[in-house]
Amino acid sequence: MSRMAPRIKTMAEDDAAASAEVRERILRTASELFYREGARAVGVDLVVEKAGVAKTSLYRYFRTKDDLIAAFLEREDEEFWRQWDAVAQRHRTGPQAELDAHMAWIGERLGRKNYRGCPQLNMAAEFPEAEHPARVVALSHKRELRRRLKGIADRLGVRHPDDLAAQLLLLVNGAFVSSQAIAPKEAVAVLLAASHALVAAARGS
Amino acid sequence: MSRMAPRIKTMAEDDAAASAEVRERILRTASELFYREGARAVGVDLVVEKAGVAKTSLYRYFRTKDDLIAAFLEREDEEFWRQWDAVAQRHRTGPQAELDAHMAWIGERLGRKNYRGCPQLNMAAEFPEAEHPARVVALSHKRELRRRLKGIADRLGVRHPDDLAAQLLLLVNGAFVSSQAIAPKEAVAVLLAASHALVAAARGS
DNA sequence: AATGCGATACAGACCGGTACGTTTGGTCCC
DNA sequence: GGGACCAAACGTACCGGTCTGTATCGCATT
Repeated sequence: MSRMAPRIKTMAEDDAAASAEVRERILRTASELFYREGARAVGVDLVVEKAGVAKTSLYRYFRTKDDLIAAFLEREDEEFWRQWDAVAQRHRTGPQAELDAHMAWIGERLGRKNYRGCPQLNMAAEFPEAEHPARVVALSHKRELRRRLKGIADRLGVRHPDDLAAQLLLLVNGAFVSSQAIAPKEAVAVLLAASHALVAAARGS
Repeated sequence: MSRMAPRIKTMAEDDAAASAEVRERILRTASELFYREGARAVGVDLVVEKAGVAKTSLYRYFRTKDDLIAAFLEREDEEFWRQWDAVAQRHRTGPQAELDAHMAWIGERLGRKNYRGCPQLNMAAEFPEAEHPARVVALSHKRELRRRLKGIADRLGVRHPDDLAAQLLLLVNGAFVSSQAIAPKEAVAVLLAASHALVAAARGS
């Protein structure tokens, strides 16, 4: 791997890199399995086997399986906002254009092959206990989503931005869990039409 | 139970009643546990114990645990439409009034103590495999929901009733999964405002 | 140059507990 | 006798997690 250029003083670097590589392999493998089959359906033995890693390694980097699940959601959270920010960056002509872009991007995801819903909502459904690490991450993720929607609503200058944000939150979460009941091609149009309707009403009232 | 009036010829009746009673106790106990803690988190041994029933009885009435889960969802489905119909019955002044009543009723549920989301969506999240009995029931439940929303949209006389139905479906499903991110008191108002906005836009376009 | 240390990784046995489902044996009532 | 029921043991599989033991590293001491 990074063994090709054995410079002097690479010890810490190499160790860190190799170490991170193993942790990374575990997290990636687990993430894919947890998302595809559900966290409860996937045992640590399977993760270890598919990752080509020793069980001891898994438990070196993650205290428990629950922690591994939480780490999965945390990464999903980061990735989600990374994409969100990228979309926002590409549509700076105003809050309405940005909102449309977010809706289109989210709607487009639903149609993807192997799409299985929002990981945060799925894990929250799998782990009802309020204190579960995964549920904590999921809840904070959704709070952040609402916060960002409120930001857009603010910039739209509607009368009750928080109400609009709540409505948009329902819409987006609804899209996440309804991918099976909505034709893939429909999704974007439905989301755009609905969000336009909500914004228009928030403006009008 | 029904032992109080031992008429002649009650044998078959009584047996059927007692039999149904045991089955009923199993299903009720399982339903409550599955809903509260998740189906995967609850073992058949626990169901049996809490129901005060022999394991053999459980497996007499339900071929497998998956079948029991499906039966739970089927009953939830029936109960949901029973309430839906009752609400519809009470608001016959027109499609708009009926839709409002449905939204208010659904929104009101979210705030209830121990509310843990829509059972159909929860089980669908727990069992990703498309052929799983629970998932089959859940999908057909959501199709029926969309069909009924379409019926209301038809009667509202909007231009594209199917589009409006899809939008309302997202809204309702979104409400189901967002109960944690929405204050209990907010829910009804948000649902009503959003559905009004969607209907208004569907009328206008 | 040789030795030993500590960290990292591997494989795999092992632990107690629990999963779903079956089987056996006994009680009660028609 | 037969059917429904209960209680409990059983079987096989897997669960999350720990532990043992071996191997490979670069680095520091000798």
